[in-house]
Amino acid sequence: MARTIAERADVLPLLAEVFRRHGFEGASLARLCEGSGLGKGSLYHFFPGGKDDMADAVLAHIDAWFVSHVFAPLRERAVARDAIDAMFEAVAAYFQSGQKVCIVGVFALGEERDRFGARVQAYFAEWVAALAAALERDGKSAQRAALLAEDVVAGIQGALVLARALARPDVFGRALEGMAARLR
Amino acid sequence: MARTIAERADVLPLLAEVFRRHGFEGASLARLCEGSGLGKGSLYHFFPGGKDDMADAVLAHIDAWFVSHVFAPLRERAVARDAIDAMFEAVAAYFQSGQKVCIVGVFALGEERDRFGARVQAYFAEWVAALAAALERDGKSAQRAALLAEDVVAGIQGALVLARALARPDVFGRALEGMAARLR
DNA sequence: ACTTAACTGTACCGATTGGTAAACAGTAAT
DNA sequence: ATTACTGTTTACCAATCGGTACAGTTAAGT
Repeated sequence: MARTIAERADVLPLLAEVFRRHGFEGASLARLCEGSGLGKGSLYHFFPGGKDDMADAVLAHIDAWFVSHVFAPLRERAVARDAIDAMFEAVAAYFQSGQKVCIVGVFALGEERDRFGARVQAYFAEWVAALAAALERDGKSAQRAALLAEDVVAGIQGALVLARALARPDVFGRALEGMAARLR
Repeated sequence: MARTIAERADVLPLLAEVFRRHGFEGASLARLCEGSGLGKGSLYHFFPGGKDDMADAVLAHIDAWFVSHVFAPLRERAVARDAIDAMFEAVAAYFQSGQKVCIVGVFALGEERDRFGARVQAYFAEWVAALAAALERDGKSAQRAALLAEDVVAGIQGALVLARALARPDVFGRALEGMAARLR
């Protein structure tokens, strides 16, 4: 029998794509197998906990990406202004200018929030907190920074929903520009 | 056997609740039966097209509510300012101050967009257009009104996502206030 | 009282669901 | 050459999926 030398980390982006497109309930094992190119056996070899395990690993993987590419820079970069601009760029790239939807957002809306609620909550709470910290370093008052941060994180999620609903990805880019302007 | 004198219209809100909580894929017939209190037979009597038929009817029902309570007032009410304020109030009431999520938004994110894409798109396009019209009547330029309308409709959806993700419904109310202020 | 049509419960269908078990193949260290 | 470990395939499981068929029940019209 063939050996494809697959690693857990290699499979995660493929699984993520299936969860993003179909949500948790809609992501059947059949689709997950098809999307990852792996059989059920292999999938359960990597993720003994089944679907829940896969979804959890995908969420953790996404969270890790955002931590290193968005949250940490927001907190640590010397010039807060640059970190914020970089955030918008990273977000635009990650969501492919509004063509791809946020898995964490999808999970937040569904009832799977019960199973993954902690992960979902941590992701968004961390994002808001990191952005608020950057805004404070940029001169805003603590209160105003917190409000603006909530406003922008929500705005990004909403822009993804609207862009996808209208099938007009450009809506997303325009919304990002508006929000960036609001922070100046 | 009992006759519960159920009417199609009576069942729609109950079905809507199931779709809202579980999404389209997660809303199994068993759950729809349980949520509506009807057996499969009755459900298929009212909705011969099955799940698709139910979801379509639910979306149409929601759209009709928004047309009469939100979109039409935005377009027709004499004082545009009042219509906009009324919109925020109606939205806050409809989504129970952020405790309930937008079914149309949920459908927009899932792959069921293929089946219900037209309905979803019409709903959001109508909302944006109606709000933009009100903003124009309120003195904004056509271009600025269109931008602001997109911004607010997206903002509402995003606020629902964030409020639910953080399990902090108050985030929704605060976001609504912020948007209302931005329109003044 | 009798018919008619609207409604409802139950049993059933094939297909698919998430998940398990075991046989098997390749690699690497002993 | 043996062993042990990591992947992979395949077959299989009970439960549930969406959907159908139909006999039974009931309210309304006459």
